[in-house]
Amino acid sequence: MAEPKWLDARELAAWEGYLEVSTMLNRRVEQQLKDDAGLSHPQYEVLARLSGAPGGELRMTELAGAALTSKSGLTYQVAQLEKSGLVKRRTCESDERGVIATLTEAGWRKLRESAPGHVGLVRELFLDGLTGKQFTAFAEGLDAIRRRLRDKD
Amino acid sequence: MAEPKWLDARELAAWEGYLEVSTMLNRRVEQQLKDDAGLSHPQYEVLARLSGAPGGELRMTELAGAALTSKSGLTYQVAQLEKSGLVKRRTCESDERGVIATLTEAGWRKLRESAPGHVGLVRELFLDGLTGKQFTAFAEGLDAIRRRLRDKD
DNA sequence: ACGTGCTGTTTCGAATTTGAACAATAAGGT
DNA sequence: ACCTTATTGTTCAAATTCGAAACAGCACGT
Repeated sequence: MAEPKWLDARELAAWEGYLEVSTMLNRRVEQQLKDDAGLSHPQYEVLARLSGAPGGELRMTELAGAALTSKSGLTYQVAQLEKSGLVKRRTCESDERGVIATLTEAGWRKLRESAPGHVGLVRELFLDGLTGKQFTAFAEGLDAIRRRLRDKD
Repeated sequence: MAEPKWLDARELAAWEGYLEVSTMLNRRVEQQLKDDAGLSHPQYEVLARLSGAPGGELRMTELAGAALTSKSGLTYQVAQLEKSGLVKRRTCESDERGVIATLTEAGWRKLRESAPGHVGLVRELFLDGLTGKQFTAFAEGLDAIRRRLRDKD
């Protein structure tokens, strides 16, 4: 089967649609977080992930895993969070190389304060835009693409 | 109807899935273009959009429309493209404020050379990951979200 | 103990991104 | 004509991004 060199109209529309949605969604989320909580999206993600981990702490590598930024970008953002007092860093006892980031009390508070607004926006722009059936199908598509991205790594 | 403050597991998985897919896809595309064509993704998009316009030219505003970057970002990228000789700029005759970007011969060539590789990757990571049915559903979801983004502007 | 290589994290510089402020032109009302 | 407002595009400084190199600690075979 031939792999055509170009995208047909349907394919092109889907790809451009994806690009537009992705760009706009990111812009909006970024802006809402900045305005309402003074956080960048990567920063919020770090806080959220930490909050889901036992003790509110994780190693850098685990944070980097599904992160919105590169390794060095993560270092930068965590440094910013530390400056703001939302996160503390200490070296890992069992592995001197490792660094563990922990949510501070202020970090927990900030997350509690900012989560509702963020979640509200995600609902408004993403989840509520889809009917139940659409949501299921869309989530399935995302999953298929995610698997493929991991395969072709 | 209550708007819950938090996302349930399904919703969270979908949103995080979207974030991961979006991040990874962008990374890969960016890298492929850089490696194979020496272009950033926004730069490629500019070339592609110009190539689809009559005469291979468009005004900045039209380029900015669905662009992957802000207004000032577009200025920057077009300036880069001009430095590389892939695009020319001239002021618009009918509106002295306006600037029209035109694909140069080298621009057309660069696009012809780099499109197959780019399209191949988009296929590999995005389109081919979905069955026909999934593709249709996914595209429909994208459209729904896009409409919503425009509504709530 | 030693060397060699691997892993985890930060540092560095260069490129890019952003919004806000600006300059220039256009458009519309009075 | 005149004044006010809107639109276009660029410039600026500051923040953020990335990858590559540096660095330090671990793990292993010898």
